[in-house]
Amino acid sequence: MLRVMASLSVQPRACSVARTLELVGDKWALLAVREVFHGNRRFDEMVRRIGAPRDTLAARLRTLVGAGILKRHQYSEHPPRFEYHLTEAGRDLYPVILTLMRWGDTYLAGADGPPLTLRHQCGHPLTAQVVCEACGEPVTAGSAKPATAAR
Amino acid sequence: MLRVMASLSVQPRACSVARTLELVGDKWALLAVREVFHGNRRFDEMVRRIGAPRDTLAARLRTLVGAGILKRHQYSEHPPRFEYHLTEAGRDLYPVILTLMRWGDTYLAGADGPPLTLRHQCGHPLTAQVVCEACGEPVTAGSAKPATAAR
DNA sequence: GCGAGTTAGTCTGATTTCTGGACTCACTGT
DNA sequence: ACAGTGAGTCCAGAAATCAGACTAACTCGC
Repeated sequence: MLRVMASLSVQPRACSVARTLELVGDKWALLAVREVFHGNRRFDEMVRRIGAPRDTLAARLRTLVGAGILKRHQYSEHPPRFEYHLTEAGRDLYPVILTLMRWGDTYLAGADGPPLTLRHQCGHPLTAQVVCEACGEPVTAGSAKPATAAR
Repeated sequence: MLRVMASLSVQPRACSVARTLELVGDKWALLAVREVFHGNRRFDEMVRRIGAPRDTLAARLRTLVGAGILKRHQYSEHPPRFEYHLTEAGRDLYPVILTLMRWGDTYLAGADGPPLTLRHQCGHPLTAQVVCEACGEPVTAGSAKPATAAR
């Protein structure tokens, strides 16, 4: 009788990457966060700088606020007006933005170099590097492995 | 007559983050890359581990191959069969995956902790940290500013 | 006090994309 | 001979995206 199913097995991986992408795995979502890092906190300004459809951006901002990445703050009573600010969780997305930026700088920059350079407070132009917090060494594709494997 | 337009101005920012997201700013694309990092290079296995619709995954893999992030390699002649391997550009997405993973580990892990721990070759569990390549200091939201500002 | 501008959205209807499931085709293994 | 694997494609309905027009509540300059 029950010869149905049997294959399939292996449900999708529980994975922090997947969970995170569920929230910000979308061009407009991450660009909205980028804009707030750039100090543009208002809807219209974001629409202009990002180039997203107003509709879509409004939806994304709702998601981001719901996820606790941004908070919506009223700065004017009477014509009610709002700004979006980063929460701590939002600020912690900075590394994600920086690694994406570095990849684009490396592989997608045109002849005249990256469109934007950041300067770190140490005085040097910022090149974002991912290191192991414990030993300080850069992490490359082959230098990390699943711990304890399956279970 | 031409009272149309006038506002609008400010075209969307040229930005490495935006360009990169144009390629991988999609849940399934990045999860496909994650799977290849996990060593799963074949279509069916990816479908199972990612949980993506076969159609969508097929489309994403085409994009990724076209973008030079993956390459498609035939491992069987007769029933023609293919595997996806990372190019150098693909391997350089590892930092992006790691920062997304760290964010999810921090903000989305359930009671029993992150679903997957990596061990760095130094022996410690890996916690990915983004530092300034020049000075080695961690980069936080406020510690970097646009260089030379506008123009 | 009037028209123009600003701000934060919402509404609209026409695409476009996504989705799960069935299907194909060429094998292999039992 | 029959089930299974692997890499997709095909389908039709559901959902999301898009550009642009619209709204509503002001403020500003003249």
